[in-house]
Amino acid sequence: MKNLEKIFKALGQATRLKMVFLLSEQELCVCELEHILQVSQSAISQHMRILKAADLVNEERRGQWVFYSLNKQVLSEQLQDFLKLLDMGLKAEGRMAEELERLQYLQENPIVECRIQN
Amino acid sequence: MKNLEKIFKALGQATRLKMVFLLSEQELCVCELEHILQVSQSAISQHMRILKAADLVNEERRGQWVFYSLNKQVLSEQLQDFLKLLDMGLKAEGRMAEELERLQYLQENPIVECRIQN
DNA sequence: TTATTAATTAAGCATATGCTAATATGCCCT
DNA sequence: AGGGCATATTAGCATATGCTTAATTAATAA
Repeated sequence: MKNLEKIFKALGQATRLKMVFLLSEQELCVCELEHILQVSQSAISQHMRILKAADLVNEERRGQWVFYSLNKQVLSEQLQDFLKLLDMGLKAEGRMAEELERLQYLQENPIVECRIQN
Repeated sequence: MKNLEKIFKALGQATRLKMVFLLSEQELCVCELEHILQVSQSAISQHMRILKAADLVNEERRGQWVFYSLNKQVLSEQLQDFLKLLDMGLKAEGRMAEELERLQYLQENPIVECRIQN
């Protein structure tokens, strides 16, 4: 889930989401993205670091230029898996053990009226 | 895309992502979420406002309690559509007209050496 | 080697975010 | 009406984020 969070966080920002759409068309180098998105080359680098950390893009240096391409495979798989996870029940999501426990406790011992009255 | 951004932003935060997983199991009221997630009731309310704004959850008042449920349909559709959009090319994403224009300009007038040399 | 260009990293700043405590609102029951 | 919960909203604060400019690092070419 830490992984999913990273992915969603990466996608949940206007500039980066645009980058993903742009890279879905074709690979682009930093200077091109800079020109298209109208932000500093430094900003591009920083966003790319985040997208890379989420494994959403690949980086390839070609001479002095660094070209980025979209990892469409990973993106697609992760989102599909997320949807599947949602259908499989909480036990499938290991990183929520604590919360699952508390949920189960509530199921057995309804904390308050909210469950009793209905 | 504004929409997608809102959705990804909503999902890209640990507490809210947990909420989504929890609600995928069953609907829950604020006081239950408070207990499960161990944050203040105010925090729950605020997060729910964001999830609601992204249309990811539905809210139903039952007496003094408000129950939230996951809008799995919407979530699933939006993510699928996003993946489809990525395959359809930029023209499909209307909100990127400006960037598309600049991309096309670059395609015709390679800005610098990066395209000429390779 | 030095100069030039591209990209990354660091520093700094303004704004956004996530949370809590305090207050207000809404719903139910006397 | 008035008291008692559950939830929402507000205010305030500490931290995170997105950006810029400045300083480094990397690669190429003279």
